[in-house]
This record gives sequence, C-alpha cells and structure tokens, in this order.
Amino acid sequence: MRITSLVECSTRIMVRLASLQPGATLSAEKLSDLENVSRDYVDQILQRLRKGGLVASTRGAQGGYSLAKASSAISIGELVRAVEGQVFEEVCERYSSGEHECRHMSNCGIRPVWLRLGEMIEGFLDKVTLDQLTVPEPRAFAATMAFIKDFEKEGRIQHDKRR
Amino acid sequence: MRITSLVECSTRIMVRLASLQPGATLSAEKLSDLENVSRDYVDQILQRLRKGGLVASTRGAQGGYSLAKASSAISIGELVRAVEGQVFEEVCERYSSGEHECRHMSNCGIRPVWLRLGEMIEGFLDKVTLDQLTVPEPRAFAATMAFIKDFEKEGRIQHDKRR
DNA sequence: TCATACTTGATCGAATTAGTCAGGTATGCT
DNA sequence: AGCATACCTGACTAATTCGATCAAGTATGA
Repeated sequence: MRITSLVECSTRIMVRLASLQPGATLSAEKLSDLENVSRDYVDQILQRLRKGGLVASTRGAQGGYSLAKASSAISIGELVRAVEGQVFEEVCERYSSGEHECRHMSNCGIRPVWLRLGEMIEGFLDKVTLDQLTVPEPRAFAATMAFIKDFEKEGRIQHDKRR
Repeated sequence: MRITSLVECSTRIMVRLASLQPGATLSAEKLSDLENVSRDYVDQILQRLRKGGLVASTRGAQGGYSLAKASSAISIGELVRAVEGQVFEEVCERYSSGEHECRHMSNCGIRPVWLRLGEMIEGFLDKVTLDQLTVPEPRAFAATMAFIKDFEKEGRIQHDKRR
C-alpha cells in the first residue's frame, strides 16, 4: 500500500496554490518549474483538479490557476478522489464482477476488516485539509490529532527538518 | 490504494488454518481446493507465511500446515508483512533514492501526513488478529468497531474479551 | 491577430502484480 | 529400502497499472 506519484505531485501543486495571496494565480508553466514536474504532467493534473472542482483557472495571457475554494475547505481525500477517482478500492468490488461471485461468503469475517480499513483511511484523509499543510508551525494536524488522538501519546507532529 | 489479491488470498488461507482443531493440519492441496486458488500459488503463499513464522508445516505423507501460534497472536499486519514485505511504503523513501534528493524540503507540511497515514494503517492491521476473522460477521464487525472505539478513546486494545 | 495559456485524449515504456512452471528435497508408510 | 505424498525454491511470464509523454487542438487578453 502506498501513495502514488500522482497523488504526491498533485498534493505539492495544491500546496503551492494554497500558499498564494488571495487573487493571485500561478501558471501551469510556473508550477512545472517550481515543483520540477514536466509541463505536460502538470497540465494533466491541473485538468483533473479542475474537473473535481478544486482549482479555478483564468485563461489567456497572464492567466493561471488558483484554488477554487478556501484551503481549509479542501481535504486530501477530495484531492485523491479528484486525481485518482477513489481513495481505497474495496476488495469485494475488485475480485467479484459479472459472472464471478464474491469469494466472501455470508458469515465472512474478512470483509468487515477491509471495509473498516477503507473507512479509516478515507476518514483520515478527509479530515486533513490543505491549510494544515501550508503552515510551518506544529499547530497543523489539530483536526487529525483529534481524529486519532491517543494513538501515540508522546506528543505532536514534528515537521520535517531533514537536510 | 487497495488490498492486493495476494493479501486477500493469504488472509483466506490463514483464516482456514485458524479454523482447524488443535493438532489438525491442512495440506496445500486441500487449501487450494477449499479456496479455489491454484496449487502453485498456494504453495508460494504458504512458503512466505512459513518464512514469516506464521505457519508451521509437517512434512511427509499425511503432512500439512497449521498456524505456528495462537490465532489471537497473529495480526493481519504481520500477515501482510510476511507476504508483501511491508504494509505501507513511505513516499519519501520511494521518490528519493541515491542521487535524488527528497522533494520534501525542510519545514515540509506534506510528509507528516503520509507518515501518520502509514502509522495508522499499520496500527490498525497490527491490532486485528486472526481469531477476530474466524467468527461470524456480526461478531467480527463488533470486534473491529471495538478497535476503532478503543483507538479513538484510549489508544489501546482489549484483547481478552469474553465470549 | 498573435502569443500565451489552457484543454483533450491517445499513446507508450517501465514497473508491478498475479500467477505459472520446472525441478527440486524431505518425510512417513509399507 | 522404495516410493508416493507433500513440501520447498526460484526463475519466468502475461496482464495490468503506473507514470508520464505527445500531438493537436481551443480560448483569452494585450
């Protein structure tokens, strides 16, 4: 299980947009340079984000992209759904289609685990909003910590300080 | 993000073994028939489970496989690590190797989210044990619900629930 | 009207997944 | 001992998904 390159790139692009002053925009070209992602790929990502209603675009010369709503109103879960279609694919959906019957029979003890796992992952990502990723202070993740409080008792999140 | 076929098959095989009477074994052939998974694939899975210390094997005619320890002592997290090597791959590990530098710079707000997500997924799967999957659905569901409840409220799990 | 910037969809190599295949080795039963 | 049963090992491969790239547009503002 992992975060794909697509989600990672999309997140970085969204964080860039979230750091803009109100009214400002960033062109796809600029985003490509800033994040070191090819122009074509940036275009594709922005397109999906726009269709998902997460970014707004201004066309023409001096045009560009900006967030479609407040960064506090955009969750990573939404972002993932916008670029990948879904956050977590259910096992039973995947392995039983058409002529095949779901291998999880009645009285199945396995299915609830995958369901619950999916709900948990989605619940987590839906509660992490973009504004939490743009601030350098440890105040980020307050909502996240509330969601999974006591999971780790030693304290708050340390932001990355490497290199 | 999804559960792979490998993990799904492995889980079903382990649940079969968990439902055996103490001392009993199931041959790879039998498991293959019961779960409708090819004999070769079952062999491969059982081999990985054995190397991970989750199943024990008895060789020779009338031999077979059984759990290496109590089903209450085997978690799905362990199972996943045994068959796939890891539960959740870190983004920074994947996208920054050798000559490439991690794109998550200092004061990165993104990395902690992926780290936390990974910890959560692993924490969840490490606490779901095989014995919780061998019972009819309502009880298994109750067990996973209990996990979430404990997870949110106390950060720890009750393993010795009365029947 | 033209440069800039966004839009769309097809394509494609690389990596991963999902399983197969071939050829062993160990054990228990007769 | 002989041999059938069953486990063990690792290489191999087809299918799918990932991670982009590419080509050919359309819309807008100066």
